Amino acid sequence: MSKPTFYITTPIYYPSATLHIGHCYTTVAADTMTRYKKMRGYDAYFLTGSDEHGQKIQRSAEAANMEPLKYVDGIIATFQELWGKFDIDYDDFIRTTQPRHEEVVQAIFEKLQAQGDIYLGSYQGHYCVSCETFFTDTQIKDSQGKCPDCGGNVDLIKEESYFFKMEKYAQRLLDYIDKNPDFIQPVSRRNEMINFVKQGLDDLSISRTTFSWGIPVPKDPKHVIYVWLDALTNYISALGYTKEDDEKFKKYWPADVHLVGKDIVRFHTIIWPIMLMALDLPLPKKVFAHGWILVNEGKMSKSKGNVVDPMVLADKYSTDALRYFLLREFVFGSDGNYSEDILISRINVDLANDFGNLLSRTTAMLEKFQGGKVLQPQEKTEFDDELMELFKNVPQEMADAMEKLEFNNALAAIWKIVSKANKYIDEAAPWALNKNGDTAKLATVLYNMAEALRFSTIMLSPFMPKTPAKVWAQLGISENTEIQTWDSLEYGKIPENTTVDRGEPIFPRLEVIKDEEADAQKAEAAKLKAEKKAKKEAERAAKKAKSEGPKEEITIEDFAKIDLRVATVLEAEKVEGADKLLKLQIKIGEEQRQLVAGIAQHYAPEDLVGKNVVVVANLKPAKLRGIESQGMILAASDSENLQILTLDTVQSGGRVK
RNA sequence: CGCGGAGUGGAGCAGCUGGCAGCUCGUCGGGCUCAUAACCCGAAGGUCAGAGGUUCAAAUCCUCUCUCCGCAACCA
Repeated sequence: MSKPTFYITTPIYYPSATLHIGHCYTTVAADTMTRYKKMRGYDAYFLTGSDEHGQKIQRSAEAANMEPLKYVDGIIATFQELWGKFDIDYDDFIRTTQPRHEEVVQAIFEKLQAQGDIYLGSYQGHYCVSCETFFTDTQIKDSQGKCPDCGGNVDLIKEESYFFKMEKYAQRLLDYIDKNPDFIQPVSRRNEMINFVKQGLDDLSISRTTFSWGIPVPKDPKHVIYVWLDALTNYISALGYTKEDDEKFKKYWPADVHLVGKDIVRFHTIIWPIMLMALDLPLPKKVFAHGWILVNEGKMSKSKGNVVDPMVLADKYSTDALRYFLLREFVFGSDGNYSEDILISRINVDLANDFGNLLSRTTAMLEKFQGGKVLQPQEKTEFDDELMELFKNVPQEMADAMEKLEFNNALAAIWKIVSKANKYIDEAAPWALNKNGDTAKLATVLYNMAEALRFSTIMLSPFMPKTPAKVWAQLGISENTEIQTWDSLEYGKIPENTTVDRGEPIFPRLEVIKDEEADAQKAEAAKLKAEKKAKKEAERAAKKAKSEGPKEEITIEDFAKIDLRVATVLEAEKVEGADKLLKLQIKIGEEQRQLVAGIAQHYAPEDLVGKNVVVVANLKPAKLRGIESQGMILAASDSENLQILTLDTVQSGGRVK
């Protein structure tokens, strides 16, 4: 009686910018999967939504002189308008500003705090407002003090913060990943995540005092709960977790699939599962990381000005065609290249030439040769068997691909029938049968063509919500809903007395972008590629010059800034899990310090103890592999050897200049 | 040697439990006339990144090298 359930989610999107084609990709995939599951008899539930808190929204709202919520309301309306255009039929749209969500987040915070998984500490880091992300010193250094993601400015922030104890659950998570090979897909992401967890997890900062647009920490409202605990929780708050009415939660959790972009896999496969473990809840069955849609081989970004706006595309092309394109062109787990001529060519070749034209040919011949009537099959032709074989096998093939979220393969399977039908027409040549008066065979051939359309249209319906109705109308079976279902995928269902109604082409051919325009686009792409390569080479050359070549001239004052001292090595030991690092305890005069040196491949720890070495004493401390290093030991190296500078007579604390 | 992915006709990709190198697009030639200048057939085009090895047989397995990409990061 009760149907099997299927719960699928997209990430909740951040309303600081308009959505681009990548968001559309994820959401169309989730919608298609949901429609497919519903067609297969599942009680499928599809959640999407918006992540509305955070400093960036607060600032944007201030800039617009609006209440944050009012500001966000306007943007969310555009989200929902977009999903409407693309026929995204979500079952729920959660907004993190809704009380139903905020209450759950606070309840979870209190629970985790009560069981000792949350403590108060302080946090320091470089923070990029637009990416809502903290970066380490190393990351910032590599990108010359700018945000490594967006290139914008970062702020150095130190603040009191609540922390969530992640490491406590790390081993349990590793065990879970190990026992559930399908949990993280594709596999390459899985391996990345295993490595990441094995390197040890820092406690997670989960609150902020630097802005106020967020869910207040219970009993300490100067803190707001930071993105992780807030946003990720949407997947269960939408179902009513912790509420009196938690029927949906009981029914649908754990989720069958969280669809995520590859950029947020870590949050969904490490932080989120650990949160769930702490809450003693089952983990999602699968987190699937799809690839990015690249434009000119690069990530879409505002600064590059190459963002593809789905709203614009939706006004220009049919959304069914766009949905088809997104799921047919790209391999779901890998990155893919987008350009408008790839889109047009895909639509023309598959939808206009193959599928749409098949419908035109079929209805045209039925009208010309049989007065519009679909007659029951009579005499078989020698070409029928191969087509029958496909009717029998393709639905299963498509179903298998869908289970693996291989949308492109599912569509390729459907196209086996479409292509075969076009070929079948050529082989069986109905116009010749008509000319020769072979009406028995003609009836069969035309019937089979109609069946090919019926089969492919049923299987396509999750991908293209608007198209089936058009096909049914032209085939004259709009009223026969019982032969439009997955269960009707058996040969011979089209009833007698069906009358087709030839209409306009359902997918008209599109004008190919003009040659000059296409050439310009290609030239642009080639230029970008060349620039990227040149830049990379320049970077490499600069790096090399920096390490080998002579350096810029400096003044004696510059040099005087460096406090070089003699230090005695008291203790030395290898850093666990690192090939090159030694952890040293040294004494500069009377002051004892710890430092980390990348010399393990050249010196055994015991060789160093007791030696007098030279260190940079006023170097800003840094963490290497999580270990604090308060200074740097001097060493000389060439391509093969590395030798530290040692002294015999000058004692610890002595100045070097 | 950090972990992982990838290198296959002009482009984009599949094949990788070893058995004649395949698909889509493009190019060239032909067919058909039902159809949306569409559809069908055929051809050209590849030393499967390079070197070595295992094998009767290697794109596929093993070793090494080069290049690109993702993640990570230990030059303090």
